[in-house]
Parts: sequence; C-alpha cells; structure tokens
Amino acid sequence: MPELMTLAGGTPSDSPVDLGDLPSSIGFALRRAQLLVFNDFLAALASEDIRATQFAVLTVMNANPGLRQTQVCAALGIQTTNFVALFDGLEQRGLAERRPVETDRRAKGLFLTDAGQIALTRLTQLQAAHEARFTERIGADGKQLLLSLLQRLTDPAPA
Amino acid sequence: MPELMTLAGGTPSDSPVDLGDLPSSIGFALRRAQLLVFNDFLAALASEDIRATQFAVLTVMNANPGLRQTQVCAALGIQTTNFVALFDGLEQRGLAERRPVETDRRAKGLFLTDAGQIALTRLTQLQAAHEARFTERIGADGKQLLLSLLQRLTDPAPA
DNA sequence: TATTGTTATACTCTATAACTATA
DNA sequence: TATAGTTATAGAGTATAACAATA
Repeated sequence: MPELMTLAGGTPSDSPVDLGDLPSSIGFALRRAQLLVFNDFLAALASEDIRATQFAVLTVMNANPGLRQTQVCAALGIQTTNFVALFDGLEQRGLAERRPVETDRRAKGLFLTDAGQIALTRLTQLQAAHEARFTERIGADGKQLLLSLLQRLTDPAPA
Repeated sequence: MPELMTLAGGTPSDSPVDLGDLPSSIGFALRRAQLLVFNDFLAALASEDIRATQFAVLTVMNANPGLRQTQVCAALGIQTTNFVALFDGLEQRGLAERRPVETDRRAKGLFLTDAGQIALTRLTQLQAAHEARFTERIGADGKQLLLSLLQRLTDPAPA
C-alpha cells in the first residue's frame, strides 16, 4: 500500500512552503486528486486485494462477455504485453478464464467465471461506497460537472 | 515517452466496447484526464528533458530559496529516499545545488543555480503554453471551476 | 533519542523487441 | 504479410530497512 503520494502528499496546512504556480495548474491538481482517489479506492477494496486496473478489466469483461484480449486492451489502454500477467492473476484466482474463439484460432475470448461474477458484485459494492464518499464532498451536481469538465478536457471539442 | 496510457488510451469512438459504469466513476475519469495532461506536459517539455516532478521541485526551490530537502519532500509528497537521485540529476545538470545550512550541520539548503533560474524561466513558458492548450478546451471559467472541484475533492470540507 | 540525508534494495508499472501460431 | 497472444527484459516510479552524522 502506498504510504504517501508523489506530488500529492504532505499536509499543505502545516507547511509554510510556497508551491508557486503549481496549485493553479490543471496537471498538478489532477495528479493530486487522482492519487488521493486511487489510494482511497485501494484502501476501500483492500480486503479483496484488487487493483484499479484489475477492477476495470473485470467490469469490461462483465459488460462484454467473450471479448478478446486485444479489444479489452484497446478499450482500457493496456498494452497486450502487460495484460498477460494481469489476466493470469485473475485466472489463477479463479475469477476469469480464456476460452478459444471458434472463428479465429489465434484469439481467446475472455469470460468471468461464476466466482468472478460473485466477486465483481462484491467489488462493485465496495467501489460504490468509495465513490459515494467523494460524491458527498462535491455533491451529485458537482460530480456531474466534474465528469463533464474532465471529458471536455480529454476529448478535444469537435469543430 | 509513454506510448499509450493505462486506463486512458484507446479510441472510445471506434470501439464498440461497453465500459460499463467505469466512465461515470470519478477515479476513472480523473485517471484518464491526468494521464492525458501529463503526456502532453511531457511532450511539450520534451526538448528540455524534464519530468513533472523535477519541474515541481525546481518551482518550489525558486519560490523558497534555501529550503531543506525534507521540507521540499514534505510539500510535494516525495519520499526523501527517492529525492536523493532526483536532485542528484538536477545538480549534475548544473540546475540546482545543495549548500550547507549554518544552523544545522545535518541539513542542506537547496538553491537554483543561475543556469537553473534561466532554465526554469524557459520551462515555465513551455508549461504555460501546455496549460493554455487545456484551458482553451474548457475555458478560463471552466478551469477555475475544475480547480475548485478538485480542491473540494482533495481537502475534506471543514465541519 | 530523534532527525537529516544517504545507500541499498525490492516491488510495481510501463515500455520495447522478438517469438509462435494462426489468418 | 499481418494479427493475436506470448515471453523476456529493461526502465521508470515508489516502497522499506538500515546506516552515519548531527541535533
């Protein structure tokens, strides 16, 4: 478990250190918030020993049964080369499995096992509680506003 | 230079993959945005070969000449053990230096060199251009709103 | 005893190159 | 010739333990 957060730790209030223009930069603020939220996620799901990326993979598999590795990787921005060990872990824990794809013998379809389905339900509940903690801080309206701003930041506005 | 971004890459539009509830989670959206912005920062300052953390350290040194390592680390959430190599790099490039502290012979005060001052000016200009690119996407008002929401997310509201 | 800075080290995450079996 | 999955490996980033010098 991470102890402190790079670019995010410390306690701003008890420190007389001047951060200059950093606090007014989008990247700095995003980094601080992201690390804080991710650490909270990790703590909230500590009993399940799951990483944010693993949770994302399980979620996508659940929404798209039989999806191929390449597609999951493309959707989540994971390199296929790094996905192998990640998925091996889920498979060894009996949460997910690879199955042959009839139409393409190179490919493998990814599926949640029954245990994986049950685990994901539990994980999703814990995640929802974690999410609610932060939603409470900025309100439901604030959350929608934040998501909207982040999306506009991420997806360049169309001409 | 990072090729793709974990939890952030892919091209949502050309993919029929259902991401489930991920897009409506604060952490997922924050992660995507943060990685996108950091990659842009890295690209914008590629000619200077500087990391976001190094830029942050230089900025804090500039605002607080003579600050000790421990204080810089606390302010930015860097562990002192990892700070050593980071600062060694800046020192070897002639951008910063450690000086003895008169009142405490254990401590070392951190200072920008003249070359460091000049470099930081250049870096700050490049950073400002990068910042402007994203401010343009959400407007000056949007940026202020975003920073405000992120701060409320990060600093638990006082009772 | 506690603190400042340091070394050594390990673990995670992410990246590149190269291979295999299919298509 | 290109693609899906894989292995091996290297590089960042971040974590802990232990130490010397000084307070």
